[in-house]
This record gives sequence, C-alpha cells and structure tokens, in this order.
Amino acid sequence: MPELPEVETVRRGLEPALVGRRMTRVEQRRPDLRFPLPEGFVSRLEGASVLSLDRRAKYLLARLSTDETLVMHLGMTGRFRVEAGGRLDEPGAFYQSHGAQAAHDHVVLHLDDGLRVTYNDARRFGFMGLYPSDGIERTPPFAAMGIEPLGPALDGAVLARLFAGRRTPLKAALLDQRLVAGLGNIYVCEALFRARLSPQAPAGSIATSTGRPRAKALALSGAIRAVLEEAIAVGGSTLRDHARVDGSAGAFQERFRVYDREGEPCVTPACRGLVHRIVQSGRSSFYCRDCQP
DNA sequence: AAGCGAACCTGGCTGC
DNA sequence: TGCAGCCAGGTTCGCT
Repeated sequence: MPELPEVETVRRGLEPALVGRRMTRVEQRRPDLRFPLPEGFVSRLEGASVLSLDRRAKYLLARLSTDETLVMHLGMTGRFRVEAGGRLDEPGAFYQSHGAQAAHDHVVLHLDDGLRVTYNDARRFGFMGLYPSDGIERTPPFAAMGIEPLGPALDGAVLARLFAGRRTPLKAALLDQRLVAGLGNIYVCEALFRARLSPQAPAGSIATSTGRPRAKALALSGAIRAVLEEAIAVGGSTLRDHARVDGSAGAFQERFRVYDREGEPCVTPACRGLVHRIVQSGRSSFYCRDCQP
C-alpha cells in the first residue's frame, strides 16, 4: 500500500499524538515482522520520550530521548491507529468498518497521556528497528537511499544525471529506491502519464549523452512533484489497507488517471486511446499508448 | 552490470 | 455456496 504520500499522511496523523510523549508501556505481540524485532525492543522503548517524528522516503523515524531512533516501515499492509481508553482486546468499530483484524495488531505503544498507538500489519512486510540516532543517515537502510522526491534535490537536471546512460525502462528506474526514494507502483504510473512518457522508454532517454536534461526530464520531475503533493493533500490513496491514524480513508484513488484503469478511456481531452496494462519486472504498468508514446 | 522472477505473508476478489 | 487461482501499495535475494 503505502508509498510516500500514504506514509506522509500517517506521519502527520501520528506526530501530534507521539511527539513530546513518553512511552509508559510497550506491548510486543510477536517476535518478528518482516525481520525479527530488535533485541530488547520493549525495554529500550519503555520510558523513552519521542522528540520528533520524521519521514525519509517510505520510512518513519521517531527520534527518542534515549539517543536511539525507532525506524518504521509499513510494508504493504501496515497501518497505525491512535485511540484513547477502552479495552485493548475488544475489537471496536475500527475493525468492523475497515476490515483490519485485531489478530494483526503486533505492537502497541501506551503513552503517558493515556493514548495508545497500535501497529497493525496483516502481511507483515513491515519493519521496525532501533538505531543510534547519531549518524543514522549513514546506516542501512538509509545509506544507499536515493534522493527525496519532494526535497530540493529533485529537479530535471538531477533526474537526468541519475538516469543518463541507463537502458532500464523508466518504470524500473523510478521504482529503484537507490535512485529516487519514495515512489511506488501507483505514483510512478501516474507521474509517467502526466509527463506523457512511456513506462517502457529507456531511463536514459530523458538525458542527452552527456547527461544534460532534455525537456522530458523537466516534465518528469515536475510530474513527480505534482502528483505526490496532490496525493498528500487528500490523504493518499486507499485501495484496501491504507488508512489515516483515525481509520478514515484517503481520496487520491478517485483521481487516478491510469492506475488500475485498464480498458477505460484515456482521460486526456480528445484522446481516443484506452488505458493499457502491461507487466514490467513483475508489476503492472498502466498507461495510454497514444499519450505516452 | 543489469534485469528478471521468486520469495516473504495474508486477504480479497473472480470465475468456475 | 465452495474453492481454486490470481492479484495486491514493498523490498530483497539469487540466478541468468
């Protein structure tokens, strides 16, 4: 589920609940998510206060008063919810209305003001780790991570330099987190449509042979920024699993122009094309052959 | 080196 | 209604 806009939506929901609060009790209900939870996970969190909650690509980083940072990734189905009071073991309206199951509540953070923050993840592709805050950007998984697409680093010139000479398809290059970090299948499809570029075009085709940006590079960097900003503004995309921390859905799925619209007419005015679906490196790509030659 | 498929795990939807 | 099969927002590994 969660690409950058969904993770940013979750961050904005969690921030007011977590920052400045102390974790009085932590429940760890299973030994692992995608990876084993760190040694002493509960005892290293209990008593710590959260100083800030940041996002890098699709990762959330909670800086703690203990000089450690809790790093969290939502995988495909991870979600957080914030609740007050009530009994933990009693499935509330949240489950009935959004399909999440209490069996997949894996970590619960109890805060000193009585709120609790619960991590739920059916497929357990998510991840939590604890790292020393000092120098965290130089440790995995951040060391090899590409540029932040909403940060100042992304523009046409930088994108052209990153992609120059690469024969891999644009689709694959944009999904490669070592180049640009935070895009996933939905927003790559949507950005390529807006930039009118084929997902099958070689990544290097947005640059000259010397790595200078062609107009395509400017269009692509602008489309990436626009689609991400627009998605964040409406709380991301909810297909099945993504929810804000209060359980409400995002709305960007209503604005998809190509993603999951196979066979439907292209939305470009006067275009008579249909949205096609192809498979690239095992993932569906949706695009209009007429608009994205 | 790069690119593809499979793997991780569960649930939801489709079609027979 | 039941069940098999396919698909899914991410990441990583291993084999060409």
